[in-house]
Amino acid sequence: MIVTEFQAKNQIPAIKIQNCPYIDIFKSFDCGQCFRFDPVSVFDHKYEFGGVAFGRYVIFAQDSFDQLYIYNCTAKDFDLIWCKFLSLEENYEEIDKSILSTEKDIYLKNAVNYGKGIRILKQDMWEALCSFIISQNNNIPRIKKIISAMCEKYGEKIEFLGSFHYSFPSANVLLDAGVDEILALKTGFRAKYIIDACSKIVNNEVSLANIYDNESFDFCLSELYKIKGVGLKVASCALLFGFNKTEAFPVDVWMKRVLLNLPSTFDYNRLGKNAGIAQQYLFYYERYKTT
DNA sequence: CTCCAGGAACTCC
DNA sequence: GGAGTTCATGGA
Repeated sequence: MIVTEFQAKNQIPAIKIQNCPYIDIFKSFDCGQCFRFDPVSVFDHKYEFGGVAFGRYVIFAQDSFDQLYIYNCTAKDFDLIWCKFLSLEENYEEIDKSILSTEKDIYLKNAVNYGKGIRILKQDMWEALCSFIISQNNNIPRIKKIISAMCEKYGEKIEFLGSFHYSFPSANVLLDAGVDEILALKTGFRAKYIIDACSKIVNNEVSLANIYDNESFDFCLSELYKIKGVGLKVASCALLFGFNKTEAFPVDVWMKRVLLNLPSTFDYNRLGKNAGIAQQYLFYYERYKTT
């Protein structure tokens, strides 16, 4: 992995990463794990995805599989934030091999091959939790719309090349806004769940940091279950995408269809820490293979 | 009109 | 402890 700094147009700091290991930006941001990045065409690449994470606006871009560009980013930012965010320190080539040697099933093999290059993004824990509370009984375009409106109204404004982007609002800010204002974002019955989550986090009845640091998956689940509107599926998504608990295996309506295509002997627990990564391949394959 | 969406709480038995 | 119902909203 060779990181080179350069200046893009309008003095935007950028880096180019050569010999970049096994990442597909398009799939990683298209697979439904993250609701805050969208395709853009600011620079001259085949694929560009721009969005806000950890209070910063960035654009990830690729022309081919083995190199990666990051705009509005220095080499130091990469080391401190984006390398981890993109899970580039993990060896996904080995993970894929391990998945396929553990569960020898043709459907899973096809899914892994189809999703090759997806990386589980290490998102902010509060953003992941709040986003997946909003996700329940909802579809991805509308989830993105609600989160976008929430950020625009309550997040902090971030300027980039003359346009404005917004950070994900803190639990504190959303709690102060109150349930009626959260409801006004068209969150429906989820408004009271969001407020409950904010309240328990602000009052330290639920400590996200403790969940992040705890190795026991059952402990993490039971902590998140304290929040109204958080069940097994929402908790699993939050833990997988926001707390680096890659043994989580979220099952939604799409994954129920996937499980019908897998042999009855399939047991995700055998995949251990790779279960969540396999799940994302299966979800992506099921959801997008027809479209 | 009905059905569905990265579900969970609630209400019955 | 499982099965069925309800909860908001908008697109197909």
